Amino acid sequence: MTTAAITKSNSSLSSVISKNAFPVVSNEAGWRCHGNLWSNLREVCELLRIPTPAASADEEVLFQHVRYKAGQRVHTIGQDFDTLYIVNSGFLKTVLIDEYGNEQVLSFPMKGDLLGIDGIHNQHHASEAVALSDCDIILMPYKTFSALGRTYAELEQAMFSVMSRELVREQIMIGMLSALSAEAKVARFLTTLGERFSQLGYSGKSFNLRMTRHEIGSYLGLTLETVSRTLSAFNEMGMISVDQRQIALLDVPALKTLRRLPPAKARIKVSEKVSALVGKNLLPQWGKEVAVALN
Amino acid sequence: MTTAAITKSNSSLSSVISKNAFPVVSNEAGWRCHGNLWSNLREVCELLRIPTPAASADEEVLFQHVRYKAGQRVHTIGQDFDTLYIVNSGFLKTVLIDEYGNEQVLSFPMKGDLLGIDGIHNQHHASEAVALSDCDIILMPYKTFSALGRTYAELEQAMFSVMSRELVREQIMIGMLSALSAEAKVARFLTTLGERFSQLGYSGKSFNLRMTRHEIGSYLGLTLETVSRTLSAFNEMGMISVDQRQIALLDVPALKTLRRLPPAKARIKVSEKVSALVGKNLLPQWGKEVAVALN
DNA sequence: CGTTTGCTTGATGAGATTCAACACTTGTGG
DNA sequence: CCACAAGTGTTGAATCTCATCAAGCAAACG
Repeated sequence: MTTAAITKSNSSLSSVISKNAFPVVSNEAGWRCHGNLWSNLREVCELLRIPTPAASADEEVLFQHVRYKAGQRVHTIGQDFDTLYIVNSGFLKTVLIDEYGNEQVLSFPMKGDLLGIDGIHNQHHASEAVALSDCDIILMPYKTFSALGRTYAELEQAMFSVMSRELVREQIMIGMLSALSAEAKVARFLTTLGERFSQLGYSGKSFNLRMTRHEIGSYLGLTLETVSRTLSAFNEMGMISVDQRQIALLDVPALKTLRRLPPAKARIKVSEKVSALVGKNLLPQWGKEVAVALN
Repeated sequence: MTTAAITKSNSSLSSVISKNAFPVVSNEAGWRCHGNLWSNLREVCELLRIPTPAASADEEVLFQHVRYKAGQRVHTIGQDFDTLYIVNSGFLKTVLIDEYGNEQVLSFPMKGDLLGIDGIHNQHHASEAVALSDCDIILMPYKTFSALGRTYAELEQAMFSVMSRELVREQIMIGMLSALSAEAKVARFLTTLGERFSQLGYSGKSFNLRMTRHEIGSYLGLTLETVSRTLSAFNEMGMISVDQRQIALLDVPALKTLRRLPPAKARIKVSEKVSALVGKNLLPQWGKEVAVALN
């Protein structure tokens, strides 16, 4: 693996260089080389939250970073597949386009997520990845990926694990789409987004949505109006606070257990709730601490 | 790989034997040995529709078949993961169980499909696989799977491809769940089921549903009543014929392009339609050949 | 032969979409 | 600099789709 292909830095689909081939400068985030940032295998593994192969300390393979501006596409539907992408920073969406040109949002990848897996099958991308903010993305040529997997058994195992993780995520998504009410979908969306942010070291309670109401609606199988209305309702009930795209989660347990919103006339603010009244022995029809009926 | 583990045939989670270790009898479907059926790598690859590694002609690894009766579980949620399953014959469902014990159907695997991938991540199954008919299933211990992938590069590549295929399938499922009407969901369900049957050499126009209306509804995010009503409506319009679980697809193009059913009073039978009246230059609001307004 | 399970069909209503109007922000070009 | 357009978000009213509740029937089963 020390004789990997050498690519000029101005090539958009570059791949791998030997660390010895160019003068490189180490820093915390990777190596800067000819104006581009590069990462080694250890950094990539940490990003993907998989164990670093023990024997790879002397690995000389480097992976190029590429920057995308908001709105740019990382890959498009039908494009030939030859590289995987790992998000180093920024926020994206992946979409499917149906026969009428409508976008269907599939996921909102962020730091540490792997993009492009859908292209492995039949060598063409089935979906499109669009940057929602400026992004820094690491290129992992599929050939290099395969070669590394062959060299390091643990790495290959980890890649299967990452794909399996993604599959499970989509299964849960399917379950959520077909079983939950609109309110429950929005509530889950907010809490899982918060969890993802806090896993990355950011605040899980207060964050900025990087996507439009329309994109959220597409992701959840709702219209943008329903999303907007639901956020307003949560806000009015004191479960969250909304100001444009700035969100604060004020009652995460309520959001997590919410299944269905009570009729509007029965709603009261969370601040007025009497926790002692909330039974814990039965399956509540509504979220345990969402609301208390007026009686 | 010629010194694989030897397991007695009465072990339920058996794995791999050397062909030389036992007297085996070859036949068209595999090798019969001590009352059990075994398959070699070539047969497994053909079943999965992936290329057989060229160098594997002399491969001695055999994979045990296990039979499941209708209703039996191949694996359950939370169960330790150590083997993958390949459907050789029969019909199954995979389900998720939510926090209230409700089943959420995720897929209906049949011949040639791979089960258990969801367990690779964190070594526990996230879903449950239940036989809907008597099934014959090939066991592929994950350790053997990994070892084979290490030995045959093409095989490893093919396994990534199979997982990618599964991922794309789920993505399309997500798009369908969140974007289509109830009628369109049922129509798609029928046509894709027909396509799968015809790929297996059976009739794609006339087949038996192996699952209940309830299971179809769970899979599509609908209630069983809606599924029943929709099938009845399709039947009345002449697009399909339904007799209990026996289905015949009479107008596949109509089913494929259907987006939304016209109001009941405007429906006419397909047999009465005047094809010449159907414009082809605009996106039709309803399926191109579903119905013609009365005017 | 009663019981269970699956399927169909009708009546009704809740929940989500659709259509529409308006406010707010952002970017553009004169 | 402002006018204007385009994109985004909120909210209301009307509509419609689909779920729910309920009843009845057929097939399967012990």
